[in-house]
Amino acid sequence: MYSLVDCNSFFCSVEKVFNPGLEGKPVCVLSNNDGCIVALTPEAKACGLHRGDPIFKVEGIVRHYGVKVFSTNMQLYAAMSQRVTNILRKSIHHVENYSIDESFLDLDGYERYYDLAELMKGVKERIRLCTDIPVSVGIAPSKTLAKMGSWFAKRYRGYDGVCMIDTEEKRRKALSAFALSDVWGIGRRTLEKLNYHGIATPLEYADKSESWVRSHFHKPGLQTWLELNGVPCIDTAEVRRRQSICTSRSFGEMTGDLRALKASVASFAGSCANKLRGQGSVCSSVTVFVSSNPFREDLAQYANSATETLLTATSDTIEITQAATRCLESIFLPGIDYKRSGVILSNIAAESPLQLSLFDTNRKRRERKELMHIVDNINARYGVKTIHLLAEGTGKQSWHVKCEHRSPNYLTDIDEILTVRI
DNA sequence: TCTGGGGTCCTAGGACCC
DNA sequence: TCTGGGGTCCTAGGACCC
Repeated sequence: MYSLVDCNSFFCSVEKVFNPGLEGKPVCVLSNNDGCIVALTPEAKACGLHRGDPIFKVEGIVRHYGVKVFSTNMQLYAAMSQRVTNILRKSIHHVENYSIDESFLDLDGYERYYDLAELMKGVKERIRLCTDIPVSVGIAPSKTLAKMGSWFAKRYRGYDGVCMIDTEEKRRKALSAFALSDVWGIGRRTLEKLNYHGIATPLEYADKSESWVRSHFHKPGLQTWLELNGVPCIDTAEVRRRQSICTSRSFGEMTGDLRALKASVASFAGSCANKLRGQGSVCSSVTVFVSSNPFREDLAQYANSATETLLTATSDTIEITQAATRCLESIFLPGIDYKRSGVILSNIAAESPLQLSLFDTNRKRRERKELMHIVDNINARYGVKTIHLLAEGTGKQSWHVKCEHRSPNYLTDIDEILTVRI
């Protein structure tokens, strides 16, 4: 059996941990640049807000109901996610972090010694006690069904936060009551196709014959069909190296200034290189993309990208930033109001063994690596970007994202730690 | 005035090989 | 004038996820 542990309205729940007065109030968290709503509590949903709403379009609702609005604070959410994961790892041997707020557990073997539902209720309580984050838990023979279980656990109080689908009768009942569009692996296009074939519930899909599914769908559709029938076939992924690493942002203000764009690209390249070194990899392709604001129909539109292949794969911030800058220069067009830029690293491989190019020496590589190591150590000790390239610019810049409602970094910055007055 | 960011997997089809 | 059969590798784009 598998279990899915899903944190309820995770970003909002984290904000509530440090603001207990928000309990029972409508709360939402915005995307980068304070653009759209990305997370909201049931109370906020009840006010008529939806995930994805641009905040400026729903300002009336926000004001009328006194909805508490937060800018996104990924540092804080990641630190809290780590705490939840630590508790899971202490409780269950095999834990797979699927996303910042969801983890799959492999419960194989535990059924011999535990009542699985009781076991997971204990885990849920421990998370609540240690982090104050509420979670919903699903237990089922496949991951797709486990996710479905956590959905039921979240919606119906009777489950006490844990829903186990462990009999044929429960499976059929769950499949008939669940929305097809909410099934893991069924997106907009697949939903249209299923509806076209007269399939309206997950149960109707699961009851189709394997040959019918094979003739109408490819591998992903077949996998979902098997999973719905309780046959696990989405394997538990080991922690893998990322195959691509991307950092991109919309700007707080549009800009047509090449220097400002260069600073943004240098900053994103630095952040990508950091992530790359963090997983012990090197990359040999650097892509830069820029675009104007597609929502502004009154302005000239432009979007382009360029890729440079490096002679020697690297994770060196200087080399990656230089390549990114050359890419930007090759696609920059004057007279455009740019709204967004980004850097993507790809062709990622392990850092050793490293294939040198004809013009490289081991010594040069070693020195560069040591330099990066020192920079990383200083930044780990004194804070992110204590040392960075001057190319990133200094001080507040026009392209920086907007975040007017960010809560403090309670868990990762000593200057912002929670103050309690007694 | 204001509209997010970061990933993975799969497949078809082109280019190329003998 | 007639012009096969069997492969691999790469890439763009679609679909999906959070």
